[in-house]
Amino acid sequence: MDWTTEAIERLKALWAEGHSTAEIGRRMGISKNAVVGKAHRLNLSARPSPIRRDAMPRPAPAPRAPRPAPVPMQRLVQPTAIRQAPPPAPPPQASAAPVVRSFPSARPRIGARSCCWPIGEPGTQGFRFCGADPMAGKPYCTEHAALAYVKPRDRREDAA
DNA sequence: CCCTGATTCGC
DNA sequence: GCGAATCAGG
Repeated sequence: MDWTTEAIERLKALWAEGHSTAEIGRRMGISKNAVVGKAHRLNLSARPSPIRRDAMPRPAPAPRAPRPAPVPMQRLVQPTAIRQAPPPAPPPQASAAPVVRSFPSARPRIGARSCCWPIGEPGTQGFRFCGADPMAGKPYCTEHAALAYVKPRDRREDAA
């Protein structure tokens, strides 16, 4: 691109009209990179940028905890809080029961509420829910409720 | 995936 | 100085 005075003036004009860099580039037959590059060099860049590179040096590294296995609600539920707060919502699959449907023989009264502790890998063959009689007012049977409701201090180390 | 503008860096 | 490549947010 030969940045003649006219070209620069046209760039400034289009820029002032509020066109996007890509649009200006289209009108002038150049790339938007050329436009934004030149605009930046001309110090006429002052348009609302979608991003900001300066602020927030390192906010959240987004801790990727690879945990494909089903880990049912075994946190944040304090023994004293269980009374007041409703039990953790069961996995939506429990009520929808598309998976369990393929196990008619192993289905113990889905509609009538049963232990929804996942058994196996969700989405894979053989996955099912426990299905045993749940504890009163809880989505899990006694066995799995013991696993689900863990005191916070018992699991403090895997918090971070 | 599309859009946006900003920055980098080899030329 | 230039702008493609790349980045980064919507």
